[in-house]
Amino acid sequence: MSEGSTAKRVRRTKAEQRAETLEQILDAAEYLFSKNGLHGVTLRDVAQRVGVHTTLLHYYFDDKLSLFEAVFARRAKVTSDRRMEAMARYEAEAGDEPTVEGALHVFLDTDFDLYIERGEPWMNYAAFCARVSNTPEGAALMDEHFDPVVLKLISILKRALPEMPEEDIFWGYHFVTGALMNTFARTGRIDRLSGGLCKSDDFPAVKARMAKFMAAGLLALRGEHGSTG
Amino acid sequence: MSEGSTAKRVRRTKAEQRAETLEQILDAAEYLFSKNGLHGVTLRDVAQRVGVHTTLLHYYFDDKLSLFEAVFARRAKVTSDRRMEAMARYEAEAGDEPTVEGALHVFLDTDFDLYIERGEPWMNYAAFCARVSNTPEGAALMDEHFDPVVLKLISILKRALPEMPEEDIFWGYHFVTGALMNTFARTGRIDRLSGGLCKSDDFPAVKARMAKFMAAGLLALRGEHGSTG
DNA sequence: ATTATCTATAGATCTATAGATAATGC
DNA sequence: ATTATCTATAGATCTATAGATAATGC
Repeated sequence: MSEGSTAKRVRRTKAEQRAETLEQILDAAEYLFSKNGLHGVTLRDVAQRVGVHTTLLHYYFDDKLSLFEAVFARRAKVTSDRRMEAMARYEAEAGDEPTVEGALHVFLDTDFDLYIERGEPWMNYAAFCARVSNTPEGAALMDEHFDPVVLKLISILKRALPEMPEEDIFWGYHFVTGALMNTFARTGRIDRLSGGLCKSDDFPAVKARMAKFMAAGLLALRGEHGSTG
Repeated sequence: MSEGSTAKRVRRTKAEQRAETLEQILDAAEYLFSKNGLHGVTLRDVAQRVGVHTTLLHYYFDDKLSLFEAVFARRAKVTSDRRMEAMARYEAEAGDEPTVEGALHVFLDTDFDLYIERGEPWMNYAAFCARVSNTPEGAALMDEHFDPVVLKLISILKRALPEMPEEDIFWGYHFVTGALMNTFARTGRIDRLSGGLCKSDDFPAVKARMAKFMAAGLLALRGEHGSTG
């Protein structure tokens, strides 16, 4: 009884202990922030979820916002780098003739695979990003971490659509990212609307449809569409 | 000086006063909630913006969540009814042959026109909805107020796409609403990404592109797309 | 000797309620 | 006489800091 929780306490080095605690804190914060946003989560909530005292969060992070930013930053580089590399490979393969659908498949599917393969923690990160993207405190973070990968996609799309006005390509991306964030958010609304036919958690189903859908949408913007904008 | 603010105080009836104060409170709350979400706004913030004492909010509303729900409900019926009627008219006109693009034009453009015509307060409501749609406390509100109008759209789309599996239509709607909410949110991200070429506030530009884009996307889902989902 | 974690607590807010005051209503 | 608004305040949190204790490091 008095040794109930010693199973794991096989004596860790300080570096290990630090890394482990940090990861637990970030996981808990990621989960809670993804559900309730920056202001909907207290440091106490996070600490309780980890099973640690609130003040420990101040030992590892300056303040609440720093924790929030650290959650964002932890996985941002992984997803960004993966997509950057995948798009570079695609560009090499496609040579002078990249296609809209090809570019979107690489951009979207590479990311979906990440979440599908690695499961809940990464799905939570996706949900976290969806919330952040909607938020004043998140705007700068999105710009900072994801501008390069987005602009890379845009540059391939431009080559695939040389005659299309740039605005149209940007608006197309605006639709793509909106749909993507709505997927990441996993609100459950599509489950209820469809009577269970579709499930918010079913990223494979979205992956199977999204690139084709968005490519067709972008291509449809060719030709006139009023003079507005 | 001592009568500085009497210009408007032309003696109002209590009902008028009540209505006016209520509207000011809802406007202020709508604006603030749209920016910072339920938890990112205090009753004090709202009261200060109106220029009234915090406790007055408790006189008009049970608690903070009631105020939040009242903000949602105030304009929900207007946008829902407008779209319902527009879709009914479209169905009457189109008879046996509604089109995907026609249905989406009615659903989307009718709403965009509302925000474009009536300006900032309604644009704030749209931003408020975008935030709510992403939020646990908002899920039930979205269902309650917007299920009928969405299911109406879905039913027209089904008639326009009789051979398409229902899931595909629901996933198509999922993309549409994601893009729509991203527009409503007006985060400014597309402005920065595009170097000012596109503007988050430019609903006419989105209106000019969105229905065509989404219709093409939906139509592209016809035919095989793997067996996933 | 250093680092990780906890105890104690200050100071600021926040929501909400009770009850007083100042308007309009008849 | 009723309704709208404000004053005063309770009680609960919340963030953050200072300083104590309990581990690991050499």
